[in-house]
Amino acid sequence: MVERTVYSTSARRKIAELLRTERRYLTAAAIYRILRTQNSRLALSTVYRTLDMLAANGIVSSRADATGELSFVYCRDGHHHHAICTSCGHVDEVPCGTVEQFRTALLEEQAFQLDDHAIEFYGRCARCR
Amino acid sequence: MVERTVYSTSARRKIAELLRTERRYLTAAAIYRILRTQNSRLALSTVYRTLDMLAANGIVSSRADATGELSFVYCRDGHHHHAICTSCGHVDEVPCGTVEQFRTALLEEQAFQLDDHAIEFYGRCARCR
DNA sequence: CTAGATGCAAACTCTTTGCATTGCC
DNA sequence: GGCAATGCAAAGAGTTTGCATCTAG
Repeated sequence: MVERTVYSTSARRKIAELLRTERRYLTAAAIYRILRTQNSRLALSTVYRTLDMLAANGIVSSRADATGELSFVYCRDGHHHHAICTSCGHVDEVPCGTVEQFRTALLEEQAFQLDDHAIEFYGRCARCR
Repeated sequence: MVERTVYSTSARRKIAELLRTERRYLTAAAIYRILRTQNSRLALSTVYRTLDMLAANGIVSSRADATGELSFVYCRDGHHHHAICTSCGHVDEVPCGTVEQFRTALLEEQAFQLDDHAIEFYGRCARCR
């Protein structure tokens, strides 16, 4: 089971718990700053190593912001997208149904009012098909 | 006019021309590596400063990859999304019509076969509305 | 000639790594 | 006790900045 290895130490449990509670994107530095108040000997490298491990186990997902700094958010397994609140940063998971249903589903199922979106498509262009 | 100030020097023209020709995401280091063969005194800082300036003028758009490294792509003005070829890296601009039409439009209008996509929604969550 | 752009080198920020020590089962 | 995780410090990678010099208009 994932639980055995992943949450084996106190530092790992604290970091995972923080992300599970916050439900918004946090940088390694932010996590370090918050948890350091409880454990003044926590090392930033432990935060990074734990985040890498959590990401490898599909427990958090990471993204780079416009400046390239990485952030991490708690995240269930499986393919889905993120609805990020521009006001509080809260991240809702959006199940990936058909593209057509996105906007409606967001509003009706999650009461999330879509203002803007960033989309990247991956596939084969005309020349490469 | 933008042209006067933006393309005033040889370095700026070379960098803009490269991006306009390539139509795929290039890092500052990649641009530097390519253009250095023509001008061995080009500085990496000039590449960065030019890219910042082109981005500020809406001539290129930038994104950070999974590791946080920044890349830049030539990009017309106006709201649109990117279709990135997983084979050659070519970037098609996708006009932002209704969400519902994306997949069909991609295939029919640009012969781009959609395999995967990354979407981020921005707006107000239920608590913040 | 003058303002702005460039080259170069140093500084910064974020992230990763090496290694001795500590903590968990 | 033994293996894995941690703390600390140092090294890397990518990006930015300061400043003297050069360039375009």
